[in-house]
Amino acid sequence: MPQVRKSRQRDAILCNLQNRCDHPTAMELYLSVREEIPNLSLGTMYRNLNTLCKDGQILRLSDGGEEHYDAVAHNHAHLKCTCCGRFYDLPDLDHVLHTLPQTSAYAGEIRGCSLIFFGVCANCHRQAEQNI
Amino acid sequence: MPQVRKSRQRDAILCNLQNRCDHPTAMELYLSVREEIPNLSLGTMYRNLNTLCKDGQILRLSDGGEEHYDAVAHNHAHLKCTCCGRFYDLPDLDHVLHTLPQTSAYAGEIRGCSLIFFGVCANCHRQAEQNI
DNA sequence: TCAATAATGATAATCGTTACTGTTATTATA
DNA sequence: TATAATAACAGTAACGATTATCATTATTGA
Repeated sequence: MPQVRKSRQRDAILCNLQNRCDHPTAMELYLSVREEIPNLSLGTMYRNLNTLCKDGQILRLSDGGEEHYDAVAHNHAHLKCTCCGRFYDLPDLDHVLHTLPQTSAYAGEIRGCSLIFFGVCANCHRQAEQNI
Repeated sequence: MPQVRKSRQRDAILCNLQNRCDHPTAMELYLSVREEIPNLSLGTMYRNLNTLCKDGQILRLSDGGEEHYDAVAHNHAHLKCTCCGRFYDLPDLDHVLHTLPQTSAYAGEIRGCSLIFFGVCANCHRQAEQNI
């Protein structure tokens, strides 16, 4: 495994993501960080987003189109607008469960939800053990 | 809104997806349905997957790479293997909450989860009302 | 039967993401 | 502090899943 070095670009990307409340796409974040580092490369953005995800410092939100990124480390729920595609934080699940009826009222309807756990399945676990 | 007509291709796609237990990608489903309709076009696959999703007959699972599709209409949880990328059904959420510790034991760890509600946000709801 | 048009097959285009390459910056060591 | 090793970079080409286009075929209502 290669050493991980300090990088001004990665610091700027993480810092920018932490200082905003939305969940931007790679391009949105790229345009924003370029105000600080004008010659930042898009490849650098993607490379560091992957590094930060693997490192657990940021979260990747998949919605079928572009990926969205979230600097909050702990797991929490989101509302994805099926109309504009934006992600909204629903930070407290207890709160969500209590307010969903009202949310549903103003939003017309909750059309569905997706709950996905990430882990290692039995197949891969077995294979990994055999390859030790 | 255009009329929706009967189509042998769409019927075959939905039927194939309903008769399997995994959550295939568009390409996996395409290769399978082509055994029945050899000259099926990939564009037809994608067009009908979108139609079926909008119609609520199938579910689209996003995981950052390719999309996966699920013929089960009601919302339920999944385990996505972070190693091989496969999706596994966790059909009963009560069951999940009780067995997650054991699941965690055999799988090494649950690395995280993603809970996303889909609906219409306040912004879009307001705009839609104004454009009536 | 026939006109209107939705759906198709084939293929080109799109676009978010990844890979490649030569250069620059960081880090450990002398 | 100089220097060697190499991680990270900028710039750009390549990739691949998905969407759009278009001429043709199939469905449907009259």
